[in-house]
Amino acid sequence: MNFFQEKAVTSSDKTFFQLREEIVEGHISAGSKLSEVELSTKYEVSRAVVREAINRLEACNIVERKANVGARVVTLTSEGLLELYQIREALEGMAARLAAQHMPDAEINQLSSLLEGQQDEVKQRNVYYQEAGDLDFHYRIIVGSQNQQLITMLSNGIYHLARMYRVQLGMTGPRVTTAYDEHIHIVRAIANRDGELAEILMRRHIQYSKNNIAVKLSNMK
Amino acid sequence: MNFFQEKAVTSSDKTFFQLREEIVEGHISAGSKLSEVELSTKYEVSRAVVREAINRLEACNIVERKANVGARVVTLTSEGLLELYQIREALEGMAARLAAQHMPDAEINQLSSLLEGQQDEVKQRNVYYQEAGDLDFHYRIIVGSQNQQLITMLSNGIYHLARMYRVQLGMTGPRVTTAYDEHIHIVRAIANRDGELAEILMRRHIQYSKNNIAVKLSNMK
DNA sequence: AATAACAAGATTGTCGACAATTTGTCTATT
DNA sequence: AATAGACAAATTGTCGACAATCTTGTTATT
Repeated sequence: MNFFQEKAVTSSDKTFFQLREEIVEGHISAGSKLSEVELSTKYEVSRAVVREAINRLEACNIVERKANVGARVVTLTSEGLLELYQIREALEGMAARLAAQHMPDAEINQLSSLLEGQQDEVKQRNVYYQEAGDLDFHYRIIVGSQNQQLITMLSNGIYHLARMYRVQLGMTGPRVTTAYDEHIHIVRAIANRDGELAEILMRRHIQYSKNNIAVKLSNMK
Repeated sequence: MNFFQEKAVTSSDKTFFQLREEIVEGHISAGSKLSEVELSTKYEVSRAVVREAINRLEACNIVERKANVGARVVTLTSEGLLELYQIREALEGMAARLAAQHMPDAEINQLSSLLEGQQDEVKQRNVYYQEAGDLDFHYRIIVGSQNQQLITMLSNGIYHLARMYRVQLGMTGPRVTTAYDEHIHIVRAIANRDGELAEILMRRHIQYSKNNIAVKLSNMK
């Protein structure tokens, strides 16, 4: 589940993780107000640690804060989704390019065998895009870029917001085997050390995902 | 100077801005430790506001913090510079593409005339890449993308770190008229609503900048 | 009736003090 | 002499209280 292992050393960390999960999973609804005192009693910590947690969520673009007024969970809009996926396209495209340049052969082989292992499930039971598998794939490529700032940006910030959209729009939908094939092609480009192609394919792949979600979103209105 | 007008409403804001400026401009040296008590006496505020300011700086990748140990200003390395410019290339390239799609004609015209106004200085006195002009150019395109998350990311986070590198490596160097010509071509692509080309040109432009700085950096060692 | 000024309540911002953790030094043991 | 352990100093983490600001509802004035 937690690919990028985050260990909560301080109390603020724990509160931050809990709060983030509740928001992303939809237990705290989008657009709702975050009262510092309310949360501090709920989690049994002081207001100071709640404030710090909220500040960190703000840095992730998961909550918005106004001075002297308070913090609200962001609202999910089709514009926001579009914006987010434009950023993902740019950054993960670059990650794929860099992975083609820097990813060690060993890691590429692991990634290949990971996909091969998924092949059976996909072809027989049509259960790809099972969050976990998709996530694992993307995360390994991001790490493969060996760009620490890029890794941090994507895993700390963008990833959770993207998941929030998927979870709250009920993305268990179709997009089954096609995504799998796209993954295959991307890995092949990386294995061939073709950064140019890897970037192009990754960007296409993310565009398709976006379109898939955007359809769902427009259906809900 | 401040394109994206940031007004400090709260005391934390002010401390954050001051601290960020001192770090970026090199008055607080890279790699140095940030003591909360020391800073709180220096700026005459409580530790709480200093903590909040430091947290924000951490979100900008300008300081690094370890739990129960403290915060340090990041150290400037050639790897860090490389990573930063890879990110800029991806994000600003996307910004240029989006600007070609969404930027209003009026803004494009303003941008064109801005460059025309700079032409004299450039051709006659060789003083382009005068920080301000370059900055204004990039910022207008970022805003032209009309992607709010992208705008926030670049202006709040990445921009200041990039400036920190430039300032502390003494980037007043050459790269005079070439950058100007690159700007011209990018605007032309945007005016033609050619997002594909605008992105390519912007990415090249940023690659050149990176190379220019990387040379300086390797000379200093 | 509409608007403006005001007051009460609630929420966020700031502060100083205490608790927990780390770091460095000194001592004791092998 | 080197290592381990314990102690002391300093720094960060957490807390509750107070101050400043915003919001809401009421009253007064036109």
